[in-house]
Amino acid sequence: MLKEERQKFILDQVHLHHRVLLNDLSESLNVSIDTVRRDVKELAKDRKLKKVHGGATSFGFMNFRKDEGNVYLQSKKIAIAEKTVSLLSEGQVILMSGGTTNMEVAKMIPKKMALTVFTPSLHVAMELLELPEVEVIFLGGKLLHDAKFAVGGTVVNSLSQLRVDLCILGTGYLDAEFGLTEFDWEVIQVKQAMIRAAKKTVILSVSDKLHSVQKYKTCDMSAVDVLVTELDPANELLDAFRPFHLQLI
Amino acid sequence: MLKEERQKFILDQVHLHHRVLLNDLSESLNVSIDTVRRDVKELAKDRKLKKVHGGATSFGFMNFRKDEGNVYLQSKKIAIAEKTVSLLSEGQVILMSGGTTNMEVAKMIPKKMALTVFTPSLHVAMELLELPEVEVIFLGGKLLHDAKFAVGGTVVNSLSQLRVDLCILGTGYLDAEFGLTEFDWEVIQVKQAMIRAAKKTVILSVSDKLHSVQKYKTCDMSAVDVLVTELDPANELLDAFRPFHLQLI
DNA sequence: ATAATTCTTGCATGATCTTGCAGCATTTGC
DNA sequence: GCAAATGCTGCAAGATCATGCAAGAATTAT
Repeated sequence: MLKEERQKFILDQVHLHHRVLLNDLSESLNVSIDTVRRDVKELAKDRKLKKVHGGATSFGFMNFRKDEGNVYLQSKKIAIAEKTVSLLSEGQVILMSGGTTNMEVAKMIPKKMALTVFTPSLHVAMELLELPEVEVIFLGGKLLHDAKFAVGGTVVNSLSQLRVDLCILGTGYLDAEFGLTEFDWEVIQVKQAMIRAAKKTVILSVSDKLHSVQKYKTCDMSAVDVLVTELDPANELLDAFRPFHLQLI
Repeated sequence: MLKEERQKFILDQVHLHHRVLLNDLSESLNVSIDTVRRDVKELAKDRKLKKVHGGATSFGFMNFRKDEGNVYLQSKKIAIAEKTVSLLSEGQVILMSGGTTNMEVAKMIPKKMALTVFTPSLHVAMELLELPEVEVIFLGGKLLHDAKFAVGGTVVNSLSQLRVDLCILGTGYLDAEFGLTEFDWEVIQVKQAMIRAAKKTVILSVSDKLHSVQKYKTCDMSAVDVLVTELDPANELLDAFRPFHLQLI
């Protein structure tokens, strides 16, 4: 692996997670910690990231607000949100999961568009309430502290009584072979119920999360109808997903 | 965990709660109190927060939240919230309605107190999720755009399956003769269901709202067990409520 | 093609940073 | 004023960092 690739990987990680540990980098790159240290030092000299004891952070890490995200990722998410909104049409009844990408979608829905949206995400609900023509129905249940997301039997139960047009799932980990995966067992129960409740399933994913796998599986790729990324649909990174009967935008 | 992450966490807490205790930080971060002390000292040197004996505060703690309207009213609400929190005890299951006063209550609940709280208010749920020991269950339903409050049959139905220790109702209009009133029909359905679901009903009201009446009636004063105002319980403004079997604090 | 040079990488060493603890000073609440 | 809580300092163990060095890879000069 070239030095350049390594440094790009390091930068990507920093942009994605806002902070990295030298040890983790050393392990995932299969190089000594010294090499990583030197790379980070170099990147820090070029002001590409900020070096701290034991790792590195993105600039503005301290002022970083959860709801703002960083510019690098943010632009990708906005691109995804724009494409996603184009899938919506007046009067539809849809389901939206949580995650920052879905929040962007909510922000980007036209002010005059009438929709009915069910969601188990506090943040998404909050955004949707800014739109006067959108009827927002919260799928109540036990809330997860970190994700601000309702899970549990109540949510799944409510979902089992629905049959909606569209289900928009954000922030999952995606892999052509293993399908859609998550790291939280309770969340996948809800997402599975969401998929069951909808005629059509749309997955939003920034390209960083393609080809990454987590512990628990939400569904196969075959259950997905549309995959939205920030990439051009012709991009080679998406080749692995072409064998499935899904729309790439 | 990186030092930067710790310091960011501390700053976030300070911004959120306007004051933190070193002990709480030490516990939630799983580091010694000395480390927290050093971090706070460092942040204080950078003028990111203000260090005080036993903890830290945000700058301008005294005049905080001028942007959220009336400081005068705010201080009353904080006084009410303090009294209300004293009614709570470990392990209780409670209901909380919406409103800014209830948000203050949520902010003032001790970090270590374990509670289970049901609420139909997005804002209150949001605040409660900052408390690690509080289990938050959102009562899902159609959300009102302005109040960010869930109403409708789903909410009432969920409530009919509950029997909790305490119900805390904020922002109502109160009159000794006409009882508790509201201006929104859907909201009173929910509040009535909340009262029915609880063994004990607590009403929070700033004194400005005493002796004012709105269109729809939630309940009689006789249904109220505790009335919390910012006033001294002996204040003559409360005389009208003394004939009822309720606790004034 | 071969040799010299430069670059890169991993390892060893000692320096520096971080963190928790113990002992004593200071502040706070009663 | 007293007891308890909080704060400060120095110290020690462990982690992290900087530096020099050597072996191998890539590049350049001859």
